[in-house]
Amino acid sequence: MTQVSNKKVRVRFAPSPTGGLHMGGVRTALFNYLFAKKHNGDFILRIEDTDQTRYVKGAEEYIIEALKWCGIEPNEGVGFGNGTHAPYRQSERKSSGIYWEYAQKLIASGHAYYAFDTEQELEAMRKRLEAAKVAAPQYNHITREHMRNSLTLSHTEVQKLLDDKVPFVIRLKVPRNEEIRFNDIIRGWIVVNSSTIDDKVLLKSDGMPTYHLAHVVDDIEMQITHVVRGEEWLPSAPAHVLTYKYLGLENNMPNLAHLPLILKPDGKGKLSKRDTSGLPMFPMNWHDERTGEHYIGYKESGFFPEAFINMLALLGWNPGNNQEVLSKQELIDLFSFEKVHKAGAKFDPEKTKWFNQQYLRKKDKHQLAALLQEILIEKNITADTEYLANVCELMKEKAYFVKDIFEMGQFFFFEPQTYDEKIIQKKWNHDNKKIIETLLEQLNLTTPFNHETIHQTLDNFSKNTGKIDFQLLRTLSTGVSSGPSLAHIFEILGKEKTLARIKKAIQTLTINIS
RNA sequence: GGCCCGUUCGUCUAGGGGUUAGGACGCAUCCCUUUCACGGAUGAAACACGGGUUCGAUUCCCGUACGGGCUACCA
Repeated sequence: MTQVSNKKVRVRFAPSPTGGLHMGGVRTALFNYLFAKKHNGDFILRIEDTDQTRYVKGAEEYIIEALKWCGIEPNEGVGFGNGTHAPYRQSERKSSGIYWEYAQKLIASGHAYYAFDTEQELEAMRKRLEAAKVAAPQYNHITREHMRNSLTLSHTEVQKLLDDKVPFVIRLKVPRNEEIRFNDIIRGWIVVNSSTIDDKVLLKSDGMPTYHLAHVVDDIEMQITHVVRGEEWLPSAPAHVLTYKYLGLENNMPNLAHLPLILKPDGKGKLSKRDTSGLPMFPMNWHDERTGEHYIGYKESGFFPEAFINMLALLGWNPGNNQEVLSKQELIDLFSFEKVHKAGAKFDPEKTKWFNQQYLRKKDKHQLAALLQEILIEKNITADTEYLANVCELMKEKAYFVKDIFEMGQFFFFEPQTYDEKIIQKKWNHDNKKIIETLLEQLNLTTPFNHETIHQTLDNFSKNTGKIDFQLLRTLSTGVSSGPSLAHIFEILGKEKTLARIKKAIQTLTINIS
């Protein structure tokens, strides 16, 4: 059962600004958001920028903009709201000395220690252990006995090293052979023997905390009630539990929920930037200034944020009924961790497109016309709003994206310059030409010129005068051999344009008759 | 390798000691549409394997296999 006590629910999404926020991160943020909203809680954005070497310019802004586009806005944190727990960037929180304080508390109680080992010494230790066929070389309850740290050095030696400003880290002193257990909301009880956990670095030699210390401190300070994060954190969770315990904060420890990962559609492993089978990895275009790489986003690919979010929500979660198209409010109302799957979910590009199609169909013709107008403006094409609305109405059933309406309905915006060659070659002959020319006269007499009367004319003509080759007629008037109902196309085009196009086609093509 | 997590149609999933194992995407066939990428109908398609427990296991337990994650002074 999900633990929701009398305390106000406060959750956080805590990405590190090491790159653009990808869809896996968005889903983590989404689940946090849904849970918070469901329980009238707070959703906080905290930036975990403790690794200065991996900081990527623009990443933080990107995260904020991406969350906004997705409609999963935090009500507190970097770029959002005016929460009372500022600052929300760990690099800024460091100056208050808070991480140092907590680390000192752990040292004072004997649960952490200074380690002065250099990179070379650590490397040598690992080599030694590997040579001795130790399966997993770790800085742990055994190896720390042979390293340079405040457990092996005398008080005076340690003090001297400290005074001499010799670089050091602070490590968690993980005990030998103790059972660590915690109840994950999604996975249930997890039991790990402490001997398998290494002495995690809590404070780095540059004075910055590692994730392990920083998130524990901040989650306590920010009164976080539920930590909802990816499964990749499960292995280090026991160390975090230990940290809370040694800090005497066992009873304030947030509930833990580890989400299943999003996997590659084919092949194996975590979803990566290059294996989304043609669909984007990022919510919006992302340009990595450091690597120069440019990634296209869902937004720019023509996805609706609602569809993107809907798809993401159903990757590893289900609403408990067979409903698949769910509004944000429905997602909120139905959300619960009990319905989150334990196994990883493979990303399905086809279904992702299907979701967009569902949302496209829900939009009325005027909403679609406005979106189509944006595309046309980019291409310097002007069109009447009502005309566009009619085009959208007719084309929407066939489209996955608004841009499909434009691409599949080119003939609504341009006069055909070429005609589907296969059709012409096969069907353009004197007999058909004569039929079409006669039909033209009938169409000219059709008044009013709407799809019903046009259909009537075509039908009567076919029955009484001559068999119309509709594919040919379509090709002559639109240039292409497929599309929506001809009568509807003619109605939207209008009598004048329709007739002019067919006449022009006849002129252009006559010489080609063999 | 070690530790942890997992395993229902190709994919996302429902279900759960006795079911014709349900839905969705995709796929196939048919109908409709005088075209079609819409719609409708139908179909093919799954409980990883081996042991228990049980009158009965896909469901519970244990193994095995397979998959995934982690194994940094990264998060």
